[in-house]
Amino acid sequence: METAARPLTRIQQEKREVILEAALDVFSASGFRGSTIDQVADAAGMSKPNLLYYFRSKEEIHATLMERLLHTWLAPLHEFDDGDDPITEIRGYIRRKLEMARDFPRESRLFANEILQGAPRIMSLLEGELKQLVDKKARIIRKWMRAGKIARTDPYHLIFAIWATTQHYADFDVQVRAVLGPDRDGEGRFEDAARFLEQLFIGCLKA
Amino acid sequence: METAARPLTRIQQEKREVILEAALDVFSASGFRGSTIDQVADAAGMSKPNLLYYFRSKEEIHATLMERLLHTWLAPLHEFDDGDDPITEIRGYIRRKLEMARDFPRESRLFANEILQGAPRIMSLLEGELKQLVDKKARIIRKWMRAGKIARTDPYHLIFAIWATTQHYADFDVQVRAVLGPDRDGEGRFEDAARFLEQLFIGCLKA
DNA sequence: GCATTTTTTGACCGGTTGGACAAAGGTTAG
DNA sequence: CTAACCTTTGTCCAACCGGTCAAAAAATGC
Repeated sequence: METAARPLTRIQQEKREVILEAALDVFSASGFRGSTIDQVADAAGMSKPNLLYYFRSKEEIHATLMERLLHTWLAPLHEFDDGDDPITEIRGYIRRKLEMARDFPRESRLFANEILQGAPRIMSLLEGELKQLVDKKARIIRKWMRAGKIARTDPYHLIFAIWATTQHYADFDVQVRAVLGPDRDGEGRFEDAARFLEQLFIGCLKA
Repeated sequence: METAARPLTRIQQEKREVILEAALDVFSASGFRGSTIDQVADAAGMSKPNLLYYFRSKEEIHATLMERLLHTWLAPLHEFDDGDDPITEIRGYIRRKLEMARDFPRESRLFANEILQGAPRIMSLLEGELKQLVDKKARIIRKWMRAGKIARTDPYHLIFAIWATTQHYADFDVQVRAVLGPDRDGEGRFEDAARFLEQLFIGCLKA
């Protein structure tokens, strides 16, 4: 039914990487609907038909991008696990998420764009894999609370708050920079944010 | 140089309202580039040329929408003022912001879309009006800290955290609902969020 | 060298989109 | 009734966009 799937050549893999990198740039800046194949092709340094030789359609580029994104995006939450010290564990999770906002802002914005549009392409993943993962972590957090290791609160909304505050520095970057002003520009804002968020979450959970 | 600007008739004002309401629906769901004038016209119950009789262009609809949006969007922060009890003041601000996320999710998403795209149309407002407003409020918060009424922390990142956590329930609504699952669906999540956020912010600031 | 396969490109196509326009239909004032 | 104005619509257009295709160019295998 299908032509024998011969493995990708070295050059094919490389070109696909170049295209995905360019597409991440363009899609994260203008959204999927707001971007054109020509823009991606330009950014990738090739012609439109050439790009379409490596990916069958614009949709396929986006799908490939989303698949990779989700893998790396959930990694920090996977690492979050039942350790000796809950405070250390939560602090580590916040730090990792904030580092991702700093180092992978394009991925964060691409994800935010998808959710904002109602997450049509990844809804099943949100309701399945993501929900189950969060459920598992929420159970760990509840155990810590019952053991009296941290203050009692809603674990789901705690996770939402960590997501919201950390991703804010990637998704709303222009606003953050505009409000902080030119004098407080530079990468220092991420260290300030790290200090603040630690105080906010840990200070609240220790009580 | 310009034709005498005669006042809008009653019917013109009403139709413009209908169009803006429809455009808010469409733009907030699909983004500006992802929406078409036809979609807006359909949602407004009129033909495309008729819509373009009331607004010169798609761009003008969006600009009008953004102008209004920003006015209502900054209202809660304007209310936030130097009162007797800092805790009451901050709690009130969080509550108002969360109510806006609940009652005006379309406005929140439209704003988020604009910021995500780099805020090309409102950059000057962010660097001017918004920055000055936040600077003023940050000074108030610092005064409270110096007076020992609340714990010391970075007032700017405190405001960012309040924005991020509250708007998250509008902008990432589908994700929140997917993770909470069908059993915890309904409007109850806003009350849970209110309780959690109060505990998070107030609990941290009282220390 | 030559044959075969892979890569690249220019030209093209059908559908969509923002917008123009003139004509038709309504409304209001005298 | 009629003249002036306001509102609505059908039609059209030029630009754009995703995608095809055949043919040229380059790489590869022998």
